[in-house]
Amino acid sequence: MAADPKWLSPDELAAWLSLAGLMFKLPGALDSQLQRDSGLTHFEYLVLAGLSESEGRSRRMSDLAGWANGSLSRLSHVVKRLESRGFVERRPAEDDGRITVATLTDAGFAFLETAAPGHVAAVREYVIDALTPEQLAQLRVVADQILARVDPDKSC
Amino acid sequence: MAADPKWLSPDELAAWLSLAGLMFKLPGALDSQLQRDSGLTHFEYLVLAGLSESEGRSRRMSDLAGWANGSLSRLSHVVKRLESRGFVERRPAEDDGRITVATLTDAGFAFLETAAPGHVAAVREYVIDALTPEQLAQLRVVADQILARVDPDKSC
DNA sequence: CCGCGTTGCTTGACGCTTCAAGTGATGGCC
DNA sequence: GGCCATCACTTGAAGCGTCAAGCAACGCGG
Repeated sequence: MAADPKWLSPDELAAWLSLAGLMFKLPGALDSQLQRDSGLTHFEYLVLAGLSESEGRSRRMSDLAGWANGSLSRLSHVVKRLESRGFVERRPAEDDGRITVATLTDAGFAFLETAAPGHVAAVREYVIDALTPEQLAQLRVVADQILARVDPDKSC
Repeated sequence: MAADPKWLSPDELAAWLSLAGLMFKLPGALDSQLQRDSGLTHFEYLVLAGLSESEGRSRRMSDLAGWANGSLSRLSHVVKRLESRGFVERRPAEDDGRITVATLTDAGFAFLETAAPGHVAAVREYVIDALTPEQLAQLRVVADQILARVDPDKSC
């Protein structure tokens, strides 16, 4: 499109800076809320939420890691912490000993139910309520297009 | 607007999940590129870039922290690292001893010039080229609106 | 069946960010 | 002029994420 691929036009730069600001601040804001109200990381929340929506409240590690947009290593650490808090259990799959299946415990589910409303309210306040439904739809399209570039495999 | 403030509609949820995925993956992708090609954090890059665009390649700490969307503490640590690498210098302001002014050295400027093309190319590839100019404009508006909610003070 | 490469996950070390406490410099108040 | 609250920044400790190895379990070729 535009001239020199080496630099950004003023419009491009401004848009990028806005997005960069968003990427810096929004995660922090959401993490703060979850941390203060529930002692959970955003990623930990996603893991619990992912399990709660799965069949048998269980899911294999790789699958869960992909769903939550995190590395397997990260998930392993996080699940270990959640396990020590009694929110999750791990055990090898019956048909393949290499696979580990994580399961949400009753305590974990109960805990998630106490954490969810506050988190949802924060998402609503920061994101949903800031935009018109039309903008929200635009945002989704835009985010998906960028995601497809960043992580081609995960385009589903 | 819609019904129960306690939960999200399917459309809202989908949009949110797309945005969440973006927030998780894009920073990591950009950090990776900068780290591998230049040994810089995205935040470190922003700090150097912010200084390079300032008058006299200098800026006071608080100002720089706000510009780069980071905490003062974070900036202090980062500037210390950059200083030990010889890219930045610090000294107290003449008229107010509390204020610290950071200055980009020639070495820092030269280093930034080697790092910039790769980073800009990554931003272009992941974000700019993924969108139409119209979408880019929408993204800017949307990001600014959300930012205004997350960080009311910073709305300039 | 027996290696041997592959898959799936775990672990440890290191680095960066955050949080809370600490250090000076400044300006207002008496 | 001296005291105290405040401002601007720095520091240290604790926690989380990433990277690079490591460790079993599986399954294919012979």
